[in-house]
Amino acid sequence: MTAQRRLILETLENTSSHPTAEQLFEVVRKFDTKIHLSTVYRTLRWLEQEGLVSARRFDEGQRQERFDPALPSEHDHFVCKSCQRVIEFNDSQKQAIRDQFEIETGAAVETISIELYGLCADCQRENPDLKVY
Amino acid sequence: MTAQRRLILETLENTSSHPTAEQLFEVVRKFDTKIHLSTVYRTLRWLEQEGLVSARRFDEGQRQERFDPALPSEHDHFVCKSCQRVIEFNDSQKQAIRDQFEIETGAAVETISIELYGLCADCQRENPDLKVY
DNA sequence: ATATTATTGCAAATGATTTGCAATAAGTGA
DNA sequence: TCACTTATTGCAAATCATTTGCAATAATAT
Repeated sequence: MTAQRRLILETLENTSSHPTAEQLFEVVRKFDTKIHLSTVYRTLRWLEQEGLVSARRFDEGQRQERFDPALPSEHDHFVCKSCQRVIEFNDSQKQAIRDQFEIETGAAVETISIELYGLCADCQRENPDLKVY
Repeated sequence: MTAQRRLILETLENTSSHPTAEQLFEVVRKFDTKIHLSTVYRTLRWLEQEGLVSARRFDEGQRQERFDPALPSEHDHFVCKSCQRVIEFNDSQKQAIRDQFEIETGAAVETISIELYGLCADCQRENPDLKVY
């Protein structure tokens, strides 16, 4: 465990925004000016393998992956189309959705992901006539 | 509307697998040996803008986008982790999920996407001890 | 402390997708 | 139908996100 890895993990843990590798890099380089983007990527992949970080791509027109300290259990995401903020939540009907699909199709479902897209309360307030679609 | 565009759209409509641009290209080039991958991409983006095609990226470790003729209404996807097949379905609780989230957070939800990952019935049958996770 | 191993910084490679541009094909009006 | 204007194509090169090879450096074990 090196200084760089510690810095990256700690920074990610103190960030609630599901940053991209590049956004995370911009933050950590303030504390370690020599650090390289590839170290950020490498560390994120390593943390991902260790199960400490999860990576996902949302349907928001950005193509970069976004990283987040892995929560112990599966959870769902809301992505604000204006500020790109991510709100995590936990929908209670996931088990029912899975069961129903398995019964109807015979598939074995292993993971289930629910993503909502829209405008968060703050963005609606700041800009009342903003419409994203 | 050119021959290439017609060919690409028709091929996509006759494909149920949510192909990547490259997979689609491999099919259409059998009918038009001169066609170029960039034409496929350009046509897909144009069809997307026209609302005839939708593009999405699933969390399956592939980074290519997958394209599909846009259905009239929002629907959900199951992705088989073994054969990559996509099964579309329509979950009836989406409205409830949306309502509950909006009430809890004040956000305005515009779209909702449910993705399931696992093994389809065929892949389970063909390879009974396959485990993806 | 020294040897062994792992990790870094950097540059260059890769893979997916996009773009500029000259050549070609479509659509348009006389 | 023919010349003309505009849109689309094929190709090559550019771009963007991410990964990789490698020599230099730092961590760990002996």
